[in-house]
Amino acid sequence: MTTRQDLLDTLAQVGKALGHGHRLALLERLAQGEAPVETLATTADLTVGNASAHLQHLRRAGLVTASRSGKQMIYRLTDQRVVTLLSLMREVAETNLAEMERLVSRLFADDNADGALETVSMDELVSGLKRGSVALLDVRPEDEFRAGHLPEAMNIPLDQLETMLAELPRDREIVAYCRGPYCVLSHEAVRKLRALGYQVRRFDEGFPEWKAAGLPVQ
Amino acid sequence: MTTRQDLLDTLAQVGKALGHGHRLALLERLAQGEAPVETLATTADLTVGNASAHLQHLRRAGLVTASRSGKQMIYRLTDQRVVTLLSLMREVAETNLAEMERLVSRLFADDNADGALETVSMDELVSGLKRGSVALLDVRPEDEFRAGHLPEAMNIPLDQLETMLAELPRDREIVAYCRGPYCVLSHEAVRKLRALGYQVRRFDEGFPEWKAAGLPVQ
DNA sequence: CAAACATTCTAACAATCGTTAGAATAAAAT
DNA sequence: ATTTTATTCTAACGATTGTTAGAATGTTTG
Repeated sequence: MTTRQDLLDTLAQVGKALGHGHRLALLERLAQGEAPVETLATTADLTVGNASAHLQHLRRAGLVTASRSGKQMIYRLTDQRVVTLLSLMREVAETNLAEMERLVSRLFADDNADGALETVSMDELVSGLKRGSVALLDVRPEDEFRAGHLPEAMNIPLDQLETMLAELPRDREIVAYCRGPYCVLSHEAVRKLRALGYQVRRFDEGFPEWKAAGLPVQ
Repeated sequence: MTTRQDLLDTLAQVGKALGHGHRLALLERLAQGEAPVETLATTADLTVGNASAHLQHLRRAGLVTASRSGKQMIYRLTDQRVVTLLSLMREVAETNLAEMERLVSRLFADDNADGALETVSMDELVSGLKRGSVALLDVRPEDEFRAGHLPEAMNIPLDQLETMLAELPRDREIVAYCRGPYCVLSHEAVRKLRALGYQVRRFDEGFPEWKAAGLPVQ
């Protein structure tokens, strides 16, 4: 007779899995594409052992799966819907938690100075690309770019930006994007490029949201 | 410099709030409509003190709000999106957790015997209502019905079903619904009515999902 | 088959969370 | 004013979770 509560308890495992900052960091990286444990540990700034433990947790909750490739274990999201789940959590948190707003504005504090915070929405980006009026700049690390990116985007990881300026167009607007709304890479890129006189704005979401929306990826 | 992780930690509060069966039970009840603490405690089968503690937790995570009415505190969801969040968690859990399937089929074990498990989807229900070919039966308790229900539904709480059979049509198919996919009330109702020869099926979701889909409610 | 490498497992400990019973608060009814 | 009713707060305790360091496992490479 207690089956209903068992069901809710099992469902709660999914919530529990989403209930720790380190696991959200791991999921954010996995939303860019599959990766081995060590990569995940480094991007989430965890020891390998700890990352592994959190990944087991995510696995038990059905959010990720793993398969062996040589001596590495490659983890990936089980489901595109996990990305949607994260976006939805973000939306709910942003509209209902004051703390959230405070932190977001602090994270992007630098931008407020020079208007770099002006962003491009997904709809706007889609139509800009259709018209051919924008050049897409992916500033994520190369391995994430290789695992999937927006169509016709060029990849210049943030730390190589200065040395690869020649690649960038001067005659079209540039739109920079990265891992998602809380990723600072594209912010940094926009700030630097603006200072150099480029016409550039930031996509207000990231690669995972683009893909989860069913838009084409390469 | 640790602001990004602070942000993820704050976001994780939402996950954490969704990470306990008792809180999911409270949210499921709140998805039917606002309610005072005692009602919430009884439907979730908790002591009032415990329910109150969980509600504080949900409040801090921005999922519910409360306002005083006389000596009662009335709780409600902050956001329709919380219902969507729950549905999405359910979908992800159902497709990726074997345990989930096992529990769902056990919860509805009785149905497998007599084919009562045949359900009506939301689309099917919408078109059935448009054609006027189905009668809607809401088997939730009266207070939940009063707080909102599907258009033109009649309310017969499950425990009064036998005494109110006269209300039910014999010439049209009946569709019974209740709180959601894991609510057993409509299952029970279908089983009883089938035994009495009524033509009746179960809506495979519930009132909250109908409302969250933006369909009209009364 | 031994060594190197990537990951998981184990045990331990601290930190957090859930529950309970009872005290405290706040509004309404007498 | 006092009592009643509804809820929250407090303190305590046990249960669960997160982290670490190091041992164990499994795979590839020499």
